[in-house]
Amino acid sequence: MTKPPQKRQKKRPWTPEEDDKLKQFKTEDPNLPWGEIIQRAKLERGVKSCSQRYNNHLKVDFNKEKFSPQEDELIICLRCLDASWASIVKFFPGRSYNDVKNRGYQLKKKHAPISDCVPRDDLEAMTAQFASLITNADPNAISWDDETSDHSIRGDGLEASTSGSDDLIPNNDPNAIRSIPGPTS
DNA sequence: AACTAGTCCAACCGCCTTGAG
DNA sequence: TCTCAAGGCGGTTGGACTAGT
Repeated sequence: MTKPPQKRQKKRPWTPEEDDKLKQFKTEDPNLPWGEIIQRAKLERGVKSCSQRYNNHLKVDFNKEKFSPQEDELIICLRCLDASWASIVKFFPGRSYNDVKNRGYQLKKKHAPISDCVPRDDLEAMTAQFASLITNADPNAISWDDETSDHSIRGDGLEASTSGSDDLIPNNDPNAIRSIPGPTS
C-alpha cells in the first residue's frame, strides 16, 4: 500500500507577531516542548515549522552577509569530503543551517565536483587552509573518521595523532591550496 | 514598459535517530 | 524489547526579486 503523494502546502511566511510569540515562549522556557509552545502561543503552525523557524532565524542574530570566496571554497571542500551539513555549519558560527545549506546547493550547481580529480589528502589540507582563513573557524577543530565517513568538529583543539589515526593535521604548506576547478560545460 | 530567465532564500517534506514510557 | 513522539538532518520547492532583452 503506497501512500498517495501529499500535496505540498502553500508557503506561508512568518509574521513579526508570530516570530515575537515564538521567541518569547522559547526564551522563557527553553525546555518547553514545541507542541506546548504552539499551544500557549496559539500559533497555527506545526512543530517542525516552529523549530526550523526558531533555529534558522530567531535563535541568535545570524550573519546575513554574502558568503566570502574563502567560505565558498571551504564549503566546497567539505562537501567533497562528504562532510554532513550539520558538521559544515559548525565552521560558520554566525550563520544558520539553512543559509549554509542553500549556499552549498548553489555552489554545487556552479562547480564541478573536485573529489574525483583532487586526492583526499589534498582536499583535507585545502579544507584546513580555508578554515584558517575564516574568522572563528579553527582548522584544528576538524577530525576525519574513515570508518564512519563522519567528519566532525572537535571542541578540544588539536591533538595530532601519531598512531595511524586519520585525523586531519593542519598543513602549513601554502601550496596546499589550489584553485577549485570551475564548472565543466 | 513588459516579458523572461536566473538567482536567492524561506518554508516545506520525508526519512532517520533518539529518548521516554 | 517495543512503541511512539519529538526533533535533527538532507533535500526540494515556491515565491519574491533582479538582470537582461
